[in-house]
Amino acid sequence: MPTHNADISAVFTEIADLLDIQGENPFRIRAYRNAARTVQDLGRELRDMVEAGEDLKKLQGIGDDLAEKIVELVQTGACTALTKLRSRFPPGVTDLLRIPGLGPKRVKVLYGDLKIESLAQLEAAAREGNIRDLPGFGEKTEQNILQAIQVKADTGRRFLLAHARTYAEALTAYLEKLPGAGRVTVAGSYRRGRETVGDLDILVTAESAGTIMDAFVAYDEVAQVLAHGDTKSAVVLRSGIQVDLRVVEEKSYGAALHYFTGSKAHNIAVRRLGQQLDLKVNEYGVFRGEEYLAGRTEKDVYAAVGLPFIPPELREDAGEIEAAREGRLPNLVELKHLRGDLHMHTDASDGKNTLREMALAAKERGYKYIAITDHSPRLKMIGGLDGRKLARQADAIRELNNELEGIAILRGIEVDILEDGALDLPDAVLATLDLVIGSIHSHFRLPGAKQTERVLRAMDRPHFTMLAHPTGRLLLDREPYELDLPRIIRHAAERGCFIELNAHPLRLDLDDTFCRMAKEAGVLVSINTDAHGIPELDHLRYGIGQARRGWLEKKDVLNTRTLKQLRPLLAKTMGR
DNA sequence: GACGCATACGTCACACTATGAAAATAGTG
Repeated sequence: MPTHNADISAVFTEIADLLDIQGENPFRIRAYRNAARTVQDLGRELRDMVEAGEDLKKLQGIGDDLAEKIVELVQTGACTALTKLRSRFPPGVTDLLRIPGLGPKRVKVLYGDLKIESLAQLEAAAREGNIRDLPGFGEKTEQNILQAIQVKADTGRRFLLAHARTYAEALTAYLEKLPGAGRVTVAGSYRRGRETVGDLDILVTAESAGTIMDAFVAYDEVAQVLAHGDTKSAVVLRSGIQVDLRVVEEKSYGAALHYFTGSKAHNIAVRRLGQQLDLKVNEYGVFRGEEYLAGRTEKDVYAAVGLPFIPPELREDAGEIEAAREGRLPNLVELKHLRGDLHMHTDASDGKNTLREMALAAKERGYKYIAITDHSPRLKMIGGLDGRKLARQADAIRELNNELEGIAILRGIEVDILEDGALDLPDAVLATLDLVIGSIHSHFRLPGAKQTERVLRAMDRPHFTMLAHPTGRLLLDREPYELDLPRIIRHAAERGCFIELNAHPLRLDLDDTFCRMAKEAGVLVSINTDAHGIPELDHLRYGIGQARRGWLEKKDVLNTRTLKQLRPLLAKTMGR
């Protein structure tokens, strides 16, 4: 079993949790949590770095000790330090930390005084009323624990951004209608455009918070009220999503929006900048001593600490503060920059709409061009297109192009990359097209080296325009397949082909890290919907959000090009 | 435990609030 970064990150997190319960030095605990984050966001497999003999200590937050632990994990799959630490605790103890309201201190008491080692034992003890008399607990806490165990299956999970949007829009519409409510804004990871969100953070401006708060907790989708205070409240909706609400005055709107949008790491970095200037940055404004300096808009808040406005999608403390300070923030790509969509299906394979319907719908959305890219024969169940059917489709496209004004239809294919890296149609057939999209739809579980070779070989075929949904992941559902994506990106740069950012909200494949990597390697990214029906054409907005998180600018995105600019770029990948 | 530098040792990621216990703990971006 190869050790992935996610495994290493999980080990560091578990060590941190156990040290926390043990009451260790908080800075030592933080060092493990920092390292867990670094590893998680790395973008390349640590085991490859170890294999290549690279120096792990150059990574942020990894020193002698943690480098050694990583090497051990890669080579043996185990970590003796964790094993040793685990032996001092019963196995289920870290599960207790996942219960809202239970932190390290209380878990330590539960474990120390009542020998509670699992959620099952916790529930039993709570039912018998044994918890209320422990120091730091009470009757109310005991009830909350019971309730939390009941709803645990539903809460704490993450939601697709598109899924969360339906809840967010309904709730904001409700809040906007309340008397006294001013602006209503969804902040948090939702505003930053994360692929998935854990909760909704909503900000409302109002002179008086009380009525807003009362109406919020009375919203008819509320299943549970977690907190109901003067400036902040929190509920869980029936869908299981948690919603936090804060009410502030207009003069604090910008500061609160900044605070509530996060990320946490970004906020800390900004507040630190403030400290250096002898300023205090909080959700009410920017202050020097007691004196209010700024806070009405986010722009004002940034200006007070000497920065230009930073778009929400960049706020991850991933270099944006430095870039802002040095005046080299990217000018992020926007939806209006996109001129077309280069990946979609029709009813010739598994799409729901006809060629004509897709073309008209695209024209309606203002696109100047689309590519029709149905599946290749390998996908038999859905009737993939062979050479004969492709030729027939080409005729239909030619006719439609003659008929329709203002939109150009390009002839393409989404061709399967076979297990050995061959493409699922002969070169002679592919040569007749305007573009060739290659993708993997089988043999997901090949070992990483083989999977990578498979893709590299496909890219080297004479007709290959772009790699679609490069990692095959389905958010919250299917892990990416094993693939050395940095290597594939480098290869794409050499080969002169492109990489897709699949805009489907369930895929959003590439992720932000790899978008940045592609940009740095000079590989153009194509933001495509992969639509199988007209409504899915609107998914481009999610693709744009992801591209922005990946620091992409207009120039980094293939389908911001005009048709005239695009044609030669495509032709080159087709060996013309 | 990492980091930076006086290579030994002090510093390290902010600022705020709700809850429910009786001062602290947990949780938020």
